Amino acid sequence: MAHSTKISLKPQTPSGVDVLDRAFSILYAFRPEDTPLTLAELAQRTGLYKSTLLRLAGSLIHHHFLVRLGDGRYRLGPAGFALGSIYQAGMNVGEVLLPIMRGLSSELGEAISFHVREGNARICLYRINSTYTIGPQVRVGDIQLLEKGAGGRVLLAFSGQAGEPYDTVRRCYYYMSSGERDPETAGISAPVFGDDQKLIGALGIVGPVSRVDIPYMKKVKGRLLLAAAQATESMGGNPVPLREAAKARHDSDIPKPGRRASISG
Amino acid sequence: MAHSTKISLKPQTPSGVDVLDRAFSILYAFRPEDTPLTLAELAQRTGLYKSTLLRLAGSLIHHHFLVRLGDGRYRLGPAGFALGSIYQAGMNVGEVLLPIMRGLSSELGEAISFHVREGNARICLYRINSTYTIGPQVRVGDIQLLEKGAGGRVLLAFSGQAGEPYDTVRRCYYYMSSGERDPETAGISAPVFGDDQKLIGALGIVGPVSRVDIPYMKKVKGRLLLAAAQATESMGGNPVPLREAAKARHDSDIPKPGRRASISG
DNA sequence: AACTACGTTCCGCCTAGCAGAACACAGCGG
DNA sequence: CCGCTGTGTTCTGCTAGGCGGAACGTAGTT
Repeated sequence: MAHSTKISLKPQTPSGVDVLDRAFSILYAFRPEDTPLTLAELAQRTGLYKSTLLRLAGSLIHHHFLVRLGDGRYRLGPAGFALGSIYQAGMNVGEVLLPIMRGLSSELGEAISFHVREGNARICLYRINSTYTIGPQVRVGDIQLLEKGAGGRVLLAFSGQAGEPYDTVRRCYYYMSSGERDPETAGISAPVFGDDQKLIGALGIVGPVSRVDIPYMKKVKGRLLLAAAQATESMGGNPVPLREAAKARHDSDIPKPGRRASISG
Repeated sequence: MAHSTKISLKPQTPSGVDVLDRAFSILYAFRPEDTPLTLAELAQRTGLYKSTLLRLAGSLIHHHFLVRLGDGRYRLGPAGFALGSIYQAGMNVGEVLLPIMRGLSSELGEAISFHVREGNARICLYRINSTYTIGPQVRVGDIQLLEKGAGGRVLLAFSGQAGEPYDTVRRCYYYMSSGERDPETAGISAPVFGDDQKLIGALGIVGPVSRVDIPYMKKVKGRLLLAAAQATESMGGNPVPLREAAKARHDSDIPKPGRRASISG
């Protein structure tokens, strides 16, 4: 499975507490596409001795981070899900964002995503699937690089990253990318601000390069920016710059020479 | 804040691995309504020494289970969210369930929930908010008792729990409750089956007792059962019993004497 | 300036967790 | 029928890793 630039949260470096490194390596051994894992598979992936594995897994089960199935295999338990829900709810954005995202989705049909910055990565906090495709290219909870993809660029730009293309993104309030994060995928993204014009996240339209091409993105740019403005207003930010950017008509929207277009402005 | 019968995943008993017990107690210290916590608050809630807390928190941060804010406070990190998304996706129900739930939601306006059994508890895997109320009474990721509430009763009944009211639930394929889990909340729930007629979860309509009263639930019972049948069919189960239950008209639907009505059949 | 509360660092003691051996069991093929 | 190989599990002695307390720095309060 060619997993493009998907990155993992799993740290390679020791954290200072061995047991936790080991315990979390067990949890990180599970990947989205996985069926439940046997003890032996876990031992392979984590490199842990079966005895230690058994002891740690016992504790993880006790804490509901892991579940032991009848046949002895392990799968992830609900504890992580519960924590994740608290994390998600703590962002306090779903209430205002989801209706806006649903509006975009039903209007355009393409997948709508919302990413937030988290350290040096970005994470997909909400996603509404395309009405066309079956399997989404990005799932809620997926971690991706900041430097790749429209959402990442927008987050970097409004986190104050210097230089190009970020200066342009800051002027135009959106970024289009095609094949940047994944060769098959393109998208356009715009920032959402909160109180004090603090960056909250990036609202995006993503889809296959076949449908979501440059003309299409140019066409929906205004609609996306209005949605971002609406979200920004609801979150206590100033929507005016986004509204004005939505109205702007730049003819400098010319893809730079090169096989991969990634432009803004 | 009167938190009704909401239960926590936090185990009181030692798991065999001290460090994990302590580390998870830090994570469990965060509650949905919490703002970020200071070290001192964490020390209070967990009972850990600040030195150990600092060391464990360092490791948790390293693993992205915790995030340290600029002012020194801590909040939950994205790692739990990522794990939770894998957990949720691993259930393989969202794809078929969400459209059905959205259909119910737009038709009825009340909140729609889907719960799965997890050990001796149930967890809300998906939820669509009511179009009326602002704050949902149940959030995604919430853990609740199995023995309370319509969803819990349904899960118990189709997990083979003996006696009443479970025998009746098995006959009628739904359960209505009012004020059982929470005095202000009522709901009606129906099972969703998969391959080999294995119970997958419980689909429910929930709302305030003021709107979701017995007559209302009786009225929407058929619609709910048809939705459950549709979901069951998509998941490889046999929808016929649910369809027949949807058609059934029982006049024995009489609330038992007592201030709290919780009936089925 | 004294006081309080907080975050952080340091260090010696000792226990909790580790690695490995040994064991039990099941499935398979010769 | 009997080894063989793969599981999962139990037990134990050794020691490194984590514990908790003291001590320190700092910021805000009265």
